[in-house]
Amino acid sequence: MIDQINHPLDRALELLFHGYRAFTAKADALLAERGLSRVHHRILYFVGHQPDSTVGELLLRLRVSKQALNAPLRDLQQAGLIEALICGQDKRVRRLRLSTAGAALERALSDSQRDLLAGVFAAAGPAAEAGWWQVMAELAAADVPPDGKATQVKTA
Amino acid sequence: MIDQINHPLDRALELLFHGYRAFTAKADALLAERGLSRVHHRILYFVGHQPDSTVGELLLRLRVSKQALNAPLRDLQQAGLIEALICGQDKRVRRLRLSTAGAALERALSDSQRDLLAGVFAAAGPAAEAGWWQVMAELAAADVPPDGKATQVKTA
DNA sequence: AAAATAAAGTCAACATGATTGACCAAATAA
DNA sequence: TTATTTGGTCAATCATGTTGACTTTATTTT
Repeated sequence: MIDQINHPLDRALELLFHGYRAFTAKADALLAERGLSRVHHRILYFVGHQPDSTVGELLLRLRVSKQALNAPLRDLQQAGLIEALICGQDKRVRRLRLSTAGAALERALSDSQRDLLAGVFAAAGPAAEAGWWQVMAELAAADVPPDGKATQVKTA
Repeated sequence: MIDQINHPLDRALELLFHGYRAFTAKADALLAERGLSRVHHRILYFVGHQPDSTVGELLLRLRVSKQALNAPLRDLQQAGLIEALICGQDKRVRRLRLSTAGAALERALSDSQRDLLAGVFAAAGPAAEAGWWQVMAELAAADVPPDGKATQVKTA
C-alpha cells in the first residue's frame, strides 16, 4: 500500500491533538504532584464555577458514574478542599463548595491553562484570537452528550 | 468559600475541552464498533503518513511503551490492516505499511474528524479559520515531549 | 402511619489500558 | 566471539472506569 494519504486538513488534526496535549500537560503535572487525577480537577472546576451544586448535578455534568465520582470527591473532602453542606430543606442533598484551599488549588490548576492560552493569544494577535474563538465555539457546539442535552461545562 | 471564580479565559478552557471531546467522539465510536482503541488509530495514522516507518520510530512518536504498542500492532497485523516488511539490509527492522483495507479504515477514521472540522470552518468563515490556524500552531508548539524533542505527528 | 421513592454513599467484580521488569530470539556490530 | 540492537513477549501491577447490589437517611405518596 503506497497510497499517499494526505489531506490539507491533516495538519489541523495534528494541531488539535498536540495543542490539546500541551493544554492539559501542565495541569496534569500539578495534579500528579498531589496524587490527584483529572477527575479531581473537573470536580474542583465545576464546584468552583457552580457553587452549591449537588452531588447529583455533578454527576450529570461530569458524565461519570456515581461510583467513579465518589472516591475522588471523598478525597477532596478529606483533604479539606471541598465542603459538603446540608443547607436546604431537603436534608438528603449535599451542596458542594470549595474551601479557601480548594479555591487556591483550582486557581493554580486553571491558571496554568489560562497562562498558556494567554501567551498563545498574545503571540498570535487579536485578529487570530477572534477567529479562534469563533471556530472553537462551532466545534464545541458539536459536543452533544448521548442523551441529547448540550453541555456547558468544561473539565480537563 | 463564596469566592467568585471567574475569568474571561475560562470560556476558552471550556471550548477546548468540549471541542476536543467533539473532535474525538466520532472516531472513537467508529473504533469501538471494531473493537479498536485510540492507539490503533494512532498507529494507523502514523503508518499511513509515514510509510515504511520502523517499530522503533513508532514507539518514539507515539510515546508509549514497547509493551503498550505491541498488542495493538499485532491486532492490526492479524486483521490484515498493517503489513510488516523486512525490506532493508538489516533484517531485524520491520518497515510498516497500511494494506488497502488499513488505508480505507484510516481514511474513514480521519475523515470523520476532517468532516467535522470542514463543517466548522465553513460555518465560521475563512477569516476565523485563518485565525484558528495561527492560534493552534502556537498552542501545538507548546507540546514538547519530556525529552525535549518536538513532535510533528498527531494521534487521537 | 406505612410504603414507595430519591439522594448519597459504599462494596465487590470486572474490564481496559498503561507501566515496569525480566526475558528471548535473531541479526548486526565491535 | 562477544556485545549490542531490534523486535517481541510474559508477568505483575497500577489507575481508572464500568455495572450491580445494597445501606442509610430523608422525603414523598398513598
